[in-house]
Amino acid sequence: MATKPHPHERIWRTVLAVPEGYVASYGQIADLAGLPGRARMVGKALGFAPDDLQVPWYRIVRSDGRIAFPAGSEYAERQKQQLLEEGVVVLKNRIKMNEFGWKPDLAELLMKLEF
DNA sequence: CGACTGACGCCGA
DNA sequence: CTCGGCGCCAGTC
Repeated sequence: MATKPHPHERIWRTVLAVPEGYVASYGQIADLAGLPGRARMVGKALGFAPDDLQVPWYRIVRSDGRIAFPAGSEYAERQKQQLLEEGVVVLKNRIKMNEFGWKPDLAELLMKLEF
Protein backbone atom coordinates (compact mmCIF):
# COMPACT_ATOMS: atom_id res chain seq x y z
CA MET A 1 0.00 0.00 0.00
CA ALA A 2 0.87 3.66 0.14
CA THR A 3 4.11 4.20 1.99
CA LYS A 4 5.57 7.59 2.82
CA PRO A 5 9.11 7.85 1.49
CA HIS A 6 11.47 10.72 2.08
CA PRO A 7 10.49 13.86 0.10
CA HIS A 8 13.49 13.51 -2.18
CA GLU A 9 12.49 10.02 -3.15
CA ARG A 10 8.91 11.05 -3.87
CA ILE A 11 10.22 13.77 -6.15
CA TRP A 12 12.46 11.40 -8.06
CA ARG A 13 9.68 8.91 -8.52
CA THR A 14 7.34 11.62 -9.75
CA VAL A 15 9.88 12.87 -12.26
CA LEU A 16 10.34 9.29 -13.45
CA ALA A 17 6.65 9.41 -14.43
CA VAL A 18 7.18 12.22 -16.93
CA PRO A 19 7.04 10.55 -20.36
CA GLU A 20 9.66 10.93 -23.06
CA GLY A 21 9.00 13.85 -25.37
CA TYR A 22 7.32 15.94 -22.67
CA VAL A 23 8.35 18.39 -19.98
CA ALA A 24 6.93 19.38 -16.58
CA SER A 25 7.55 22.35 -14.32
CA TYR A 26 9.22 22.31 -10.92
CA GLY A 27 6.02 23.44 -9.27
CA GLN A 28 3.98 20.81 -11.08
CA ILE A 29 6.30 18.05 -9.88
CA ALA A 30 6.18 19.41 -6.35
CA ASP A 31 2.39 19.35 -6.38
CA LEU A 32 2.15 15.86 -7.84
CA ALA A 33 4.68 14.66 -5.29
CA GLY A 34 2.42 15.95 -2.54
CA LEU A 35 4.74 18.83 -1.70
CA PRO A 36 2.84 21.98 -2.68
CA GLY A 37 4.77 25.21 -2.49
CA ARG A 38 8.11 23.47 -2.64
CA ALA A 39 9.11 23.98 -6.28
CA ARG A 40 12.59 25.01 -5.17
CA MET A 41 13.03 21.74 -3.37
CA VAL A 42 12.49 19.90 -6.64
CA GLY A 43 15.57 21.51 -8.13
CA LYS A 44 17.59 20.52 -5.09
CA ALA A 45 16.32 16.96 -5.16
CA LEU A 46 17.24 16.58 -8.81
CA GLY A 47 20.76 17.62 -7.95
CA PHE A 48 20.95 14.86 -5.34
CA ALA A 49 19.36 12.24 -7.58
CA PRO A 50 21.39 9.01 -7.61
CA ASP A 51 22.71 8.17 -11.07
CA ASP A 52 21.39 4.62 -10.95
CA LEU A 53 17.83 5.92 -10.73
CA GLN A 54 18.07 7.38 -14.24
CA VAL A 55 15.91 10.35 -13.30
CA PRO A 56 15.08 12.42 -16.41
CA TRP A 57 16.02 15.73 -14.74
CA TYR A 58 16.20 17.46 -18.12
CA ARG A 59 12.43 17.15 -18.57
CA ILE A 60 11.90 19.65 -15.77
CA VAL A 61 11.74 23.33 -16.63
CA ARG A 62 10.25 26.52 -15.21
CA SER A 63 6.51 27.07 -15.30
CA ASP A 64 6.91 29.47 -18.21
CA GLY A 65 8.78 26.87 -20.21
CA ARG A 66 12.25 28.33 -19.83
CA ILE A 67 15.23 26.20 -18.87
CA ALA A 68 16.25 27.16 -15.36
CA PHE A 69 19.98 27.35 -16.06
CA PRO A 70 21.46 30.49 -17.60
CA ALA A 71 21.19 30.40 -21.41
CA GLY A 72 24.41 29.22 -22.91
CA SER A 73 25.72 27.65 -19.71
CA GLU A 74 27.09 24.13 -19.73
CA TYR A 75 24.06 22.69 -17.93
CA ALA A 76 21.58 24.56 -20.11
CA GLU A 77 23.23 23.24 -23.23
CA ARG A 78 23.20 19.68 -22.00
CA GLN A 79 19.56 19.93 -21.01
CA LYS A 80 18.66 21.36 -24.41
CA GLN A 81 20.57 18.57 -26.11
CA GLN A 82 18.76 15.87 -24.12
CA LEU A 83 15.39 17.40 -24.96
CA LEU A 84 16.15 17.80 -28.64
CA GLU A 85 17.18 14.18 -28.76
CA GLU A 86 13.69 13.11 -27.81
CA GLY A 87 11.89 15.54 -30.04
CA VAL A 88 11.22 18.44 -27.70
CA VAL A 89 11.77 21.74 -29.50
CA VAL A 90 13.90 24.22 -27.62
CA LEU A 91 14.22 27.78 -28.92
CA LYS A 92 15.80 30.70 -27.08
CA ASN A 93 16.34 28.46 -24.06
CA ARG A 94 12.62 27.76 -23.85
CA ILE A 95 9.97 25.17 -24.62
CA LYS A 96 6.36 25.81 -25.62
CA MET A 97 4.41 24.38 -22.69
CA ASN A 98 1.17 24.33 -24.65
CA GLU A 99 2.81 21.89 -27.01
CA PHE A 100 5.18 19.83 -24.89
CA GLY A 101 3.85 20.36 -21.39
CA TRP A 102 2.92 17.08 -19.73
CA LYS A 103 -0.76 16.78 -18.72
CA PRO A 104 -0.81 13.60 -16.62
CA ASP A 105 -3.83 11.33 -16.58
CA LEU A 106 -4.97 11.23 -12.97
CA ALA A 107 -5.99 7.58 -12.99
CA GLU A 108 -2.78 6.40 -14.61
CA LEU A 109 -0.79 8.63 -12.32
CA LEU A 110 -2.30 7.19 -9.15
CA MET A 111 -1.58 3.73 -10.52
CA LYS A 112 1.94 4.62 -11.50
CA LEU A 113 3.09 6.24 -8.28
CA GLU A 114 1.54 4.99 -5.09
CA PHE A 115 3.68 6.71 -2.48
C1' DC B 1 17.86 33.58 15.93
C1' DG B 2 18.46 36.54 11.73
C1' DA B 3 20.63 37.00 7.03
C1' DC B 4 21.56 34.98 2.77
C1' DT B 5 20.91 31.67 -0.99
C1' DG B 6 18.80 29.06 -4.67
C1' DA B 7 17.68 24.06 -11.01
C1' DC B 8 10.79 28.54 -8.38
C1' DG B 9 6.27 31.20 -9.22
C1' DC B 10 3.34 35.12 -9.86
C1' DC B 11 2.26 39.85 -10.77
C1' DG B 12 2.83 44.54 -11.99
C1' DA B 13 5.58 48.15 -14.46
C1' DC C 1 8.81 40.61 -23.78
C1' DT C 2 12.09 41.72 -20.17
C1' DC C 3 12.79 43.35 -15.24
C1' DG C 4 12.15 43.92 -10.65
C1' DG C 5 10.11 42.89 -6.40
C1' DC C 6 8.08 39.80 -3.20
C1' DG C 7 6.45 35.46 -1.38
C1' DC C 8 7.90 30.75 -0.53
C1' DC C 9 10.63 26.86 1.52
C1' DA C 10 14.63 24.23 3.09
C1' DG C 11 19.62 24.73 3.93
C1' DT C 12 23.62 26.94 5.49
C1' DC C 13 26.41 30.28 8.05
